[in-house]
Amino acid sequence: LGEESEDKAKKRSVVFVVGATASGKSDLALSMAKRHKGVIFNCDSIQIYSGLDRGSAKPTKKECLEVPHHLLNMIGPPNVMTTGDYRRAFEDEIKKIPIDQPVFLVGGTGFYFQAIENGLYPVAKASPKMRKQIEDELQQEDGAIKLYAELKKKDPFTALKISLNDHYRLVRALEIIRTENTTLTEIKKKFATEKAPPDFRLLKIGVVCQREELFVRIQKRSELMVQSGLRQEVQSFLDQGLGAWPPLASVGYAQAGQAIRENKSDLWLIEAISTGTRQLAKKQRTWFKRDPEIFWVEDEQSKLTAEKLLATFLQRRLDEP
RNA sequence: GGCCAGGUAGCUCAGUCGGUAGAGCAGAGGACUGAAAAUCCUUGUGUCGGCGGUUCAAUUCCGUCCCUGGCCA
Repeated sequence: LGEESEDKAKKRSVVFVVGATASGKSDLALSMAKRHKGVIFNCDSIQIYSGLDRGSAKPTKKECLEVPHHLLNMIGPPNVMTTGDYRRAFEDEIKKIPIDQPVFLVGGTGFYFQAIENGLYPVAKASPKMRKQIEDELQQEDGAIKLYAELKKKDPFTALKISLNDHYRLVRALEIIRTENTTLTEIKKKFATEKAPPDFRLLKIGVVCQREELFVRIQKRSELMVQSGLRQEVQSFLDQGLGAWPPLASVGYAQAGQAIRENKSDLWLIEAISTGTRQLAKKQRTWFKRDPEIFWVEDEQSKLTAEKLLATFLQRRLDEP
């Protein structure tokens, strides 16, 4: 038992600050990190990339000077960071932080938070070769139907869960079957019994912004993106032949690309980005809603409660033997 | 003023050879284990521009009026 509490004492404190895009979570995290001498780790799947600046609402230089920011601008085109890469990067990076210093993990990418909290299935890295082959098969006549039939035969449970039209998941499920010689269902089952709990103490705070208020903020942010030269940023990727770089399919970049291709006005572009961002915010809300451990900050009152929660959470760590 | 084309869901439009209508987008809800700001699933009643006529029945045919765009004066 003594050994156990010693282990406990060695655990670091991590605070998740989650929420929809433009809800104000960065501001909250910044003030919390400042007050408790913490650092901020990015948990946003686009801010991970260097080169994506005008459309990704990255923290400003000033903010980075106030509190150290990590996991920003990690790789650039034509590379792609997977969720697994992200988790590994997180683990490497957090080792460099003194164990007593709180880490605030801030962002809107639910899948990344999940990967950090629960880990990922123990699967070998994606095989680009096999994936390419399956994608080629998909393009053939009745490709999706045939691949879906294969999945249904080899992993009926997963087939039941995903749609014939969800090509992305269909390809991935088959990639695992063909390269790992097992199924997602088997991996999942095994993982459920073997997974290790995170080796840090965890507090989850969520930021909510009133719908109308959020829409106004999104509108303003969209205008700012276009005015600050989002088109030019995208154009330079196109000029370098990087039009197919996957992150360019994200909200803001996708619309800017379309605006360039179809010669749309700035007004059109701002509206399109606003709409896309509202849809993103909605999906993020849906993702985080299902996690009952999140303490939601929605007004001044709950903000104060969150501050108290945080103080207690961080204090308790220091009190431990 | 004359001629032509339109007026159908919040938007763009399809359709009904007369039996009160449906797609895409937007909106709403949901799923999510290595591209996740991605990908996918569910969800469609609206005086079918107004008024009158013909008809068992009109959003559909006829008349008339209003509105929008184009051409001609």
